[in-house]
Amino acid sequence: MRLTTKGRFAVTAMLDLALHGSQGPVALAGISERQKISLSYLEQLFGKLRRRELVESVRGPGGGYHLARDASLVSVADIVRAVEEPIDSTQCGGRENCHDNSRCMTHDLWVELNHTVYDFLEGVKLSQLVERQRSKPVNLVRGTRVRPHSMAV
Amino acid sequence: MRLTTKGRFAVTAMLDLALHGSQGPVALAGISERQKISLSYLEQLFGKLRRRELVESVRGPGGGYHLARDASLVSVADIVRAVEEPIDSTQCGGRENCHDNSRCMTHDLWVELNHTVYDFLEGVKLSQLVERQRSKPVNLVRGTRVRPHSMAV
DNA sequence: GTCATACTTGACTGAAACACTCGGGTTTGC
DNA sequence: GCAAACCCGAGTGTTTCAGTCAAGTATGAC
Repeated sequence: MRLTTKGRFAVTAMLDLALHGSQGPVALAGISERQKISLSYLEQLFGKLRRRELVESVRGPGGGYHLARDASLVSVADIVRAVEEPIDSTQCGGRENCHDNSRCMTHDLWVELNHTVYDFLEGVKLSQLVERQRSKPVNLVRGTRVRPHSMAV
Repeated sequence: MRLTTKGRFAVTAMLDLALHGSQGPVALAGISERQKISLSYLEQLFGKLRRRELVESVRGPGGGYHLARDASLVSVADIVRAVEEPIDSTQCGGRENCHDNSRCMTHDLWVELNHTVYDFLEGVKLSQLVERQRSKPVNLVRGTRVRPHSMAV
């Protein structure tokens, strides 16, 4: 399973949605501002999330998105899978490497790794992230390791 | 930890090395032929493996590579780390998303995922792969699920 | 009914990474 | 001194990423 900023943004956005969804639909503009994610990019992501039925949309003024089901029923794996391209992580079969015995050997290894990652992400529910987030005392500064170049832009 | 074909090729090549290393150094040309990996590409990979001291080289005719230590002391994580670029998988700090509380929240999640993957790969030793490989009855055909398009090329 | 809000869609793009290749080296056994 | 092998760095086509842009459509408020 591939993991890029797309997946990370999606999880962050979904978490924002879960945190602010108590009073009706949440507009993307708000998420964009709070999480500093480009609005256009969010639109792209939420298009996929909607098609995967993780969120539902309300159009028109006052509209926005809300979770399609309870946060306890949405795993991080669900979110990542919704927005990332489904990649055959083994790639056995797509190339002319992987032969005879050797083929199956490393193949099995990558399949197992895939399961490991998948199980981990499947086990983390959106509701848990919400809990963790809410229980945090405002903003204990642990982001001290931010590098110079990242501050510049 | 990123995982591309580079990492997969490296593991396959190291396994080939472990399997054929009993009678002196193994030439890349042999690995290239057996595993169908381009020789030039192998040279690139083995340059990194050598710099990370996972293999040692013997130059001149009859030369090649051999493992720098026992296969039981080399994990898949070692190999992957040697050839893949070390990526900050959280990417918190490299972007202007991830703020205040939200920042730490997803940040922790990705750090945990990283550990999960790392622990798994660290737990698999090259010697185990060799064992698995040797215990296989020649080539029990389990590659039946190869898709049409992959046969073409 | 018009207007602003907000979702919806698809095409487009610059930059980076990937997966190699190429052309030259150097070392060393024979 | 030849050829087998390692060594190394630059170059390159393709794909993906990350994000933008421009055009929609639906709908609540007035």
